[in-house]
Amino acid sequence: MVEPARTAPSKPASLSESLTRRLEDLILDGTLKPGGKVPSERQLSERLGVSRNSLREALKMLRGRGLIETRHGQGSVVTGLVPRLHQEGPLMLLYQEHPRILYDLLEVRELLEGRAAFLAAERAREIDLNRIAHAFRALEAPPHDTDPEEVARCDHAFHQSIYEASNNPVLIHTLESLLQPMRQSVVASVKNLYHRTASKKQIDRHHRQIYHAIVGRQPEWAEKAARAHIRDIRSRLQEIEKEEQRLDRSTSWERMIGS
Amino acid sequence: MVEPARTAPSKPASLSESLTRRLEDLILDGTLKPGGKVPSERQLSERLGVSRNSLREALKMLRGRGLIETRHGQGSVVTGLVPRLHQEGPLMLLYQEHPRILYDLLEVRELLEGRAAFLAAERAREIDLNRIAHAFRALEAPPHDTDPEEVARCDHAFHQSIYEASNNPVLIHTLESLLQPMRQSVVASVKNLYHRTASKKQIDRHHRQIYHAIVGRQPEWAEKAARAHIRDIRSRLQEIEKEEQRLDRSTSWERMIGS
DNA sequence: ACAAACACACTGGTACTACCAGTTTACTGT
DNA sequence: ACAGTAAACTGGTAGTACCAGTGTGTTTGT
Repeated sequence: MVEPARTAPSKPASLSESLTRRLEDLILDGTLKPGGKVPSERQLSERLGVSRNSLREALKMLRGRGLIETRHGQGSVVTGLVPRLHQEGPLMLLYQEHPRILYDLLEVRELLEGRAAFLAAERAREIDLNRIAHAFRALEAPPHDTDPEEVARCDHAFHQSIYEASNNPVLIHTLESLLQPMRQSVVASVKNLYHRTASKKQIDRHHRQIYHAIVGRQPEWAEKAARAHIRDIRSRLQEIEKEEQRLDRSTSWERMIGS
Repeated sequence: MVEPARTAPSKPASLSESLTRRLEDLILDGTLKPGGKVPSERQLSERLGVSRNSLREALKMLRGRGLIETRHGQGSVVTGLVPRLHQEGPLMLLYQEHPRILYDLLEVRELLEGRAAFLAAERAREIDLNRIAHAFRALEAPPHDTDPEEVARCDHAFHQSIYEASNNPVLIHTLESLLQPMRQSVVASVKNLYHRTASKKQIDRHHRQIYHAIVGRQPEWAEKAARAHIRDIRSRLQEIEKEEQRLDRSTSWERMIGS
């Protein structure tokens, strides 16, 4: 049987949960300013009329979402709105602490996007090809004067137009559910890669290869090019990470996302 | 000056935090399966040797990240990395009316299971191999006297043990979210295939090939065999469907699922 | 007078107990 | 056989006591 609606609007919810929401609201409306200190647990719990236990659980929840940071003996501080971007999915939050799963993701992505390119080259309809062509032109058009953010968006749109042309709903839905939650980070990584002219040239080359293979109805080439593309990105990210680990101890992701 | 690292690699951290990581790992490596129930708090806290309090805080953190869902009086369940595809529906409902997307699914499955077999042959640990061997024996053991339902279950368990051995969380969760919602129907289809001795022999042959390739550490063979297996199933189903369409107008799926 | 050492008052972190509140299960009485 | 209830789960809150870092005073040694 179908279970009752999973997302009731305005749950009565548990106390710790409603506490979480109250604190979130306080952060959002500026009562608790980013960078500012959160009142101590004992203080808050008394003022809100709840046990320190429940209050702590609410704080843990906020901490899990990256809204506050806590240091033993000092207190908690509001981290600000930037982490709010990561709110989009479990994958996103998780891979900040387990960077390895980014490579696992790229491994799967190589498979799926490769196949998507193959299928696109094989069965794309005219309207699909038009969309791809449009996205491709947007990607190639302005070699300068565009902000990296926009370029990254176009990059994503290009890939999207391709796997949507595969006409395989399962494939589309799977890729969508994999990529969409991490869109922000993908944007960040692409932005990072585009900074390096060598990387950019190679990426553009791959994009061209994929595009022409698809419009030229060359499934095998398209798949090969798409897989090479993802593999290339994967190894470049790996390279960058190693590099940064050599320079300082912070991982590349912090600064990519941090800004 | 950049503020101190937000995600220091391997902090000694607090207990509840390390608990969070441990649980995350359990989810990532598939010990805690998406959709599966998390042991009760009292149980877990005792087994891990920590207070229920700390454990609860760890769970709250996971809950804040959307990795688990908790219901009063029932317990917690793992939600998975990938949003459960179509749990309430689109796919499941859709494909009853449009059987074609079953083939789309098998297309994606061929990719993913092929790669999973490859990775399993490459990086399976002993415990993984043991699980695979166990599932394989259960699948081969009794050539008769078992009901088709049970055989189908073993079949699924075998495939599951393989992709769980891939040690790629993204791959595992993707396949899980693809297959689990349709498990009923897959069971039905396999049950159907097993009725035909010719099909059964070929399927068993494929299973053996996959198994030996994995335990023999032959990634390429494993992938080839796994893909051939899915492809074979796909074509056989297609065959059956055509057959039944010739016999009467009702598609095979209605009766398979209908029961 | 200066600086190191200490004591104390914070902060969050863990533990344990007791109890409340939903769910499920199993037993009971009709 | 069935309905109804009691008990045994489940998670949720509360409260206390104590441990462990952190900062800030005061005291103490030179």
